Amino acid sequence: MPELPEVQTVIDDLTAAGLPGRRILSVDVRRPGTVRPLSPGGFTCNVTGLTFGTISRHGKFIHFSLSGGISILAHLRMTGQFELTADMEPGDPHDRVVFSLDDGRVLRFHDTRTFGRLICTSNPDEILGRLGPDALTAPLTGEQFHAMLQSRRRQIKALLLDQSFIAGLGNIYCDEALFTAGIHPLRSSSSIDQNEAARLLDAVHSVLRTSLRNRGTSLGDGETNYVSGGRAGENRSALRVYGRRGQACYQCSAEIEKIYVAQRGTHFCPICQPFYRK
DNA sequence: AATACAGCCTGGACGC
DNA sequence: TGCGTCCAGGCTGTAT
Repeated sequence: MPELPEVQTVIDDLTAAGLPGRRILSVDVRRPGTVRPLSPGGFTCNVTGLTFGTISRHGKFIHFSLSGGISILAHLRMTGQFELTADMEPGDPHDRVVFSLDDGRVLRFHDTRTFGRLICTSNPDEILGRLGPDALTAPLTGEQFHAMLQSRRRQIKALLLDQSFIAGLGNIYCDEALFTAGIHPLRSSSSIDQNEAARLLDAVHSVLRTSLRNRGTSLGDGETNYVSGGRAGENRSALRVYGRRGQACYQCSAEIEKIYVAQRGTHFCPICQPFYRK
């Protein structure tokens, strides 16, 4: 499931592969919903002939800057993948949008579950502006983060998943960060003290940095598995609670539990993450 | 205003 | 073997 480290890995791979500087010769939109709110014809018309510039990120959005002041904001959601290949291989039924480039290569947006989106816009801030500070790159102090948590009354896990609060965390890294910080996922955000807030912010950073070094987390789900640059991520072995229900906690040997918070499977250690502060 | 939650979608795991 | 059922989850729209 692409979260911040997976999205950054995709950007790094596309940049290293030389996408910036390539001109779009033609576009084949195979699933109209992927380019909403534009029509396939509108999307194609807007980007054909333009050249890719820098590729950046805010939260889980990939921001492709194109020539002419046009942007494509891409969101991978659950199963979106970009592949840059030498030429068009036999049609894959899950390729949703295919860009033909001026060096003979093809950029394909592949998305099994079709939740992903490619949004063409001349005003990317209209969308990116709704996001909270980036979970990895925002210059946020522990004190500021504590104030942010104090201003809300919500289960901490649900709040960390809210992209308008902080952008880039998904289900896996929320669970991992809360474990690292020793905070129970059902705690109210307003109950978290300054030391805990600082610990949580550090945990968010360290969990994301570790995963980024490992090219993200792939879970081995076959067709829906996360892949970038033809490679799966290698962070799975670094996960300490996610997907480990019933297994022994690496810190205290208690059984990892799984509950549901904000309709998301949530993994935690009942001993290392007590509901009441010690 | 802030919070809660159904629905979107499909491959894979599971039980019979 | 093959069918049916359930699960995974990021985000939007709607309800409270």
